[in-house]
Amino acid sequence: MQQDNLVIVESPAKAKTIEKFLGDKYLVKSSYGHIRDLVKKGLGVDIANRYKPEYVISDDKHGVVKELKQFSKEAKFVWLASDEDREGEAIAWHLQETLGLDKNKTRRIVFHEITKNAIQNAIKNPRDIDINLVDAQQARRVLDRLVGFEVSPILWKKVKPSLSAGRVQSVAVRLIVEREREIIGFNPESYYRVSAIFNPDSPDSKFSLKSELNVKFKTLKETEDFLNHCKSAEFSISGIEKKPAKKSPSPPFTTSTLQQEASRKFGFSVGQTMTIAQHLYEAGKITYMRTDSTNLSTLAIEAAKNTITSLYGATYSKTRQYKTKSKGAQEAHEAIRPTELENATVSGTAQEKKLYELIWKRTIASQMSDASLERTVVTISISNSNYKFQAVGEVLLFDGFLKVYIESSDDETEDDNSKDLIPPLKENQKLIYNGIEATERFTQHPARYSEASLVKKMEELGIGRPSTYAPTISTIIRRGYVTKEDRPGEQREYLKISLKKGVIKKDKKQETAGTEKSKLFPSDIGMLVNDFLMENFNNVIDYNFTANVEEQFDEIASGELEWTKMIDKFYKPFHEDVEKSKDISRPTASERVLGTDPKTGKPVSVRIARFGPVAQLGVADEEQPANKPVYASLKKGQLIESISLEEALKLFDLPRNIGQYEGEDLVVGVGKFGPYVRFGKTFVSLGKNDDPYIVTKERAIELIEEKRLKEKEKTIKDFGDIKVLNGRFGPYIFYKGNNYKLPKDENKDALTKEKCEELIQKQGIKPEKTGKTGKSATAAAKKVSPVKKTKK
DNA sequence: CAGTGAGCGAGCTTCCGCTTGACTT
Repeated sequence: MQQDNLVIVESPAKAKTIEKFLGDKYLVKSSYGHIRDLVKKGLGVDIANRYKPEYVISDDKHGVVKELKQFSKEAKFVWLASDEDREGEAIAWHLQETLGLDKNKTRRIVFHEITKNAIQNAIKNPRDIDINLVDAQQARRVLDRLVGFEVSPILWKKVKPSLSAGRVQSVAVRLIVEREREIIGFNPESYYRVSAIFNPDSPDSKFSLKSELNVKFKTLKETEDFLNHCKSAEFSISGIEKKPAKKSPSPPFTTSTLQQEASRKFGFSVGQTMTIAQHLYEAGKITYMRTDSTNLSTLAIEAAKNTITSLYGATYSKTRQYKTKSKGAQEAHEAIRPTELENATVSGTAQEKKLYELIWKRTIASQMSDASLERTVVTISISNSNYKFQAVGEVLLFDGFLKVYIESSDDETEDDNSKDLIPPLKENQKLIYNGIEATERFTQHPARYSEASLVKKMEELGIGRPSTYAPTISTIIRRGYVTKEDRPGEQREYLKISLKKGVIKKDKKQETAGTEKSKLFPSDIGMLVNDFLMENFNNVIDYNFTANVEEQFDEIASGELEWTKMIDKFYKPFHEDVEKSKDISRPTASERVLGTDPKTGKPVSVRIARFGPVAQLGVADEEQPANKPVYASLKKGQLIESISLEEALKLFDLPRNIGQYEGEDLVVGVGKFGPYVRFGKTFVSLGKNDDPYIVTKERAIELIEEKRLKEKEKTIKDFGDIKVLNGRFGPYIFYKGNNYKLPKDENKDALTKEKCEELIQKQGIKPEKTGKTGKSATAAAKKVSPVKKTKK
């Protein structure tokens, strides 16, 4: 190594940029995040020995550690330049310990922005490792391990193997469960909204004014009474109020707000957003994407100002610095912004372009002037009623930041469509109605969480970090606590009563309500585990738990509190809860008796059984073993807590034999992958619009023929054992349950059996699998040994 | 992958936060 100085940062992309700023006396390397952690197996914390953590080098970090050890030996100085937060300080400390760095040649430096100035300044102001801050991290780490590894095994025993609980994930599940219960308990109430269109009562002026009544009626009678009054009423303008208003831009993106906007505007999942952002970051196009800071570097603010001035003129520029307000923010980075603000677009995939442009707009807008508008409220009095109509208009006087960026909102209510231009009007002016219309509306249950709105809520509660929002959601889905789904809405009727030219008309209309797209739904297991944790680990699952321990971590960081004392105070009562919960009986999946089947008179109940949620018709009777109860699995989306007797009874109608085709029975059922028709040994999925309860024999045969045709098209060549198939990623060779690659330049139509065999040989023959494809074969293999449920 | 519905019972699972690739049928 020719360089005297080794600088270690956390990310390789960051290393690359910094190396440019520092010149050839510095070698900049990356640690790729934490290099050491608690042992993976077992608690890894010695309770009896003052909670001493047992650290080991992480599996995937041996190479990195080896390399860094070598370089640090050769260097005169080692600069530990990880982030300036709890985790960053711990990374620096673990590096020092693991690499065996000599304190005399080790320097700890920090910078908040990656600019030449900031880095050179940092080099001029080195310090020692702040052991208090490191201890705060150790406390955080140990606490999470104790919670996770002491509670999860209880769930394995009492509920189901491989489940998990933790300070963050369990609260995320709780949010979703509680929201679902609010929704189950919600009874929509109808009300009537009245809107009217007015015209001037004089032939020389022409306009129409849309307005809305200032009250909503609860009953149909009130509504009709009011419309009857309107028949003979006189309408006049009793007030015109003009008010200036302004709108300010939102701060630049943090991880959480980027995830929310990309979800609202493009429908990206939070994981997708992070992957795309990662690519942009690695290409040097944006700053770091895992951040909770809304801070912009002075350089960036200056660049924004220049860009805005040259694009839109100086009146559009307004320099702003934003305060980060989210709980527990650590502010180790800048906000997410383009590295070059003059680039409004970049090259890359369509998704990268979209996300980049969103980031550019948001950053630029955050440095632009307020928009100013004038809001006009016109009040229309009714001669024979105290109610009033109101028309609200908005005129944009100066667009400011709105020229570039308009933030989307989560609750797209249908109500705010009435912000049109207000025509010129005079006070006391008489109006005549063109039409008055009352529409029946319904109160809405609280919205289900989407991935992004869950992240927003978690951030508000200070739970999780920018680097964990997306992984946490994957975890609670993987555990089966939660599913992300679309759900179709239901048809509902509503009334429309209109008054036109003195005549009142009543219409019945239909609408679809409650359609959900990519929302998070709790499962029965999720609800059961949540209730168990609420009952036994109330402290840990409390919404304020994280905020409370964060306060104590801060005290540790400032040296006021010793970390082992803090952990001890938490652990003693917590561990008592753990011991106590072992004694209680396993939670009995809240069996619900729904009622009796009118056909057989037998009771119908639902509960969680060995293979999941199940409906049961009849009860086991030892005297009459022939009278066994009938079971049917609940459908996807049905919850034990909310399923109705009617819905449960329907489950017993399947599987249904609907006739014969080519000598084989046609049986319709609902399986793991939705409704299907079984024909001999083949299963064919029903279409989106096919109802398994009413699907006909003719339709089933049609589907079978369709599938046969598809199978035919899928096969390019068939050499018996060896097949050339068309897959998602292009053609490939299929042989004994395994897939083999086909070279890109290979002409698939000219392939011979011999050529295929040669290609398979070249790639090495894989062990034979019994399943259809590689993936399903492994899944099936895992299922072979069903795990026993231990009873306490 | 399209069923099952107790029991025998080894040895496994798990946390949160920092970071990136290798690979996909």
